[in-house]
Amino acid sequence: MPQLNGGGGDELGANDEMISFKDEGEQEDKISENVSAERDLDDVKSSLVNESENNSSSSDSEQTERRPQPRPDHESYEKAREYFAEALRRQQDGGFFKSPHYPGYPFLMIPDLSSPYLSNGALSPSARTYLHMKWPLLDVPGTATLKDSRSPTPGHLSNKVPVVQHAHMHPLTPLITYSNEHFSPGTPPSHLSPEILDPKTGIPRTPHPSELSPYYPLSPGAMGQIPHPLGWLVPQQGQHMYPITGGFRHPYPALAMNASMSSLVSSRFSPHIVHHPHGLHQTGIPHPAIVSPAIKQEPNGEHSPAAHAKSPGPNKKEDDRKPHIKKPLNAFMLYMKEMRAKVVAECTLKESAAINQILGRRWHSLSREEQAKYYELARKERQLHSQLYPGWSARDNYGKRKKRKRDNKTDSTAEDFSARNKKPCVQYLPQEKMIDSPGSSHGSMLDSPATPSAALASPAAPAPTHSEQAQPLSLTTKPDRHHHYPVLAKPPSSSSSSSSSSSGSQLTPPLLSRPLPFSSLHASLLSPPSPYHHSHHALYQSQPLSLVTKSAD
DNA sequence: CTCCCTTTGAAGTGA
DNA sequence: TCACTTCAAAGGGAG
Repeated sequence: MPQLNGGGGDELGANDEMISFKDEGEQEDKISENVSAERDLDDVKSSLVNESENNSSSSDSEQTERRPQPRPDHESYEKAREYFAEALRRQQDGGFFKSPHYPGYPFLMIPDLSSPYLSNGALSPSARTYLHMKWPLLDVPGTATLKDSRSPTPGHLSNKVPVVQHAHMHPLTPLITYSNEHFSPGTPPSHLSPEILDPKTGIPRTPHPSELSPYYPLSPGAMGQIPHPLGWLVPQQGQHMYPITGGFRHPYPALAMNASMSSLVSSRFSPHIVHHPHGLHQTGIPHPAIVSPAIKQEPNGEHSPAAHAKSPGPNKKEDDRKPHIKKPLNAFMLYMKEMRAKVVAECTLKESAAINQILGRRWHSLSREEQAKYYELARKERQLHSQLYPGWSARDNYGKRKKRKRDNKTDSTAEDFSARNKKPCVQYLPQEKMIDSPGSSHGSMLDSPATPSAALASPAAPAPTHSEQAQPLSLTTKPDRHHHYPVLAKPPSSSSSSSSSSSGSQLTPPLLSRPLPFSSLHASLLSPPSPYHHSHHALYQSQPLSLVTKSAD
């Protein structure tokens, strides 16, 4: 088990500075509309990376970053914000599993950050400030009462809030191994950035509480009563509250939380909200992955009658009783979840099919370690899922969606889709294709790391093959599964295969800004913003590819 | 109102 | 073992 009390007191203290400072700069945040969200995220990432690289030497820059002087100028604020992001990341990425799918689930603990509570049990100023910042409507008590084991800790109020390590571990906790080794401190997932893009404006902003909600929407059974993404964490009888971290923000402000925030605050301790036939794990903890077919909930909140009618007729009654446990998201789904809003914000396209194409290409353009993070997340998602639902099988969900005719899919869908898509962003898609690799084979070459930690242990860019440099993209061709690595149960101890194939970076040109001019499509849309991105731009620029037109070859 | 589209990956099915 | 299918998210579009 990871230690629960890693020395993080200084960080919390720094957080205090940061939080109060950020609080002050929150106003500025609203007027800094010129700051591209993409660049913003990149800046945060870069700063984190730089700090990571200088981790051992504890450079001056690190010192200054660790002790930002709150000055009322924008530059300082930006600096402080970066530090804040880092501090947040360190909390959330501290070696424990922070499931984006199950944020706040009892497994999640903060290892390396001191408790948001003071020694007297009261909420620390930083935690309170942060809670206020994130949840303006929330009345955050500063008393020790919250630390009562049967009362929700402040952590459950937000999945990004510093969380207390709880003495009472969930019984399932030991079942999952958490290790820092999987994640390099210097490679913070971009989704851990404290900011979020407004999908409409593209302006970075502080995520609304609803956007901090789990990937899995709240149990629909609880949805009507619990207007809180973490409502399922409400302690059960005889159970202790579990700390929350979660690191993923919800990319979409879809969940209707605004109006119900206050009711949440007032009702979060109410016993009634814990009695839900659906969404309750066997431990008694309602889980967002459990979605009742009766109220199959959409992230945007629309559900009920329509979704109900969606249920297949024959077993309708039975399905009503049996909650629908969704599949855990795979790595790419996690990536999409995180990046979709970003892409949507940068592009006028709204159609998910087109967005997904972009995301798919960006996914392939991600470096190995970038992808490895998502593979690792996905692996833990599955692990957690299996722990939560031991008897569940993907087979259970078979047939709950109408079967598709995939026969025609490979033949015409792409062209049909391109024919339909005449929206502005599509114009750039062909260009994008020129800089990207053929997705179908690339994925396999990237070797969805069976052992993502291996890839992380030895960060390296996937070696592009000749084929992917030369072959036109087939949007519908599945990757060569022979090259896929099965997800292993046990993570590798050290770098192995990934490092051997990591020489791909030698084949790739240095990361350059996009040479091709695009007027309206953000460059980041075409390439991942990651500093680790080993783009093959130069290799692809000559490829006359079209994203929306399936290659006839 | 329902399904399709589109992406990747995991997992199930059937030969 | 292999190929194929289904589902996970998302939301506009089509029927």
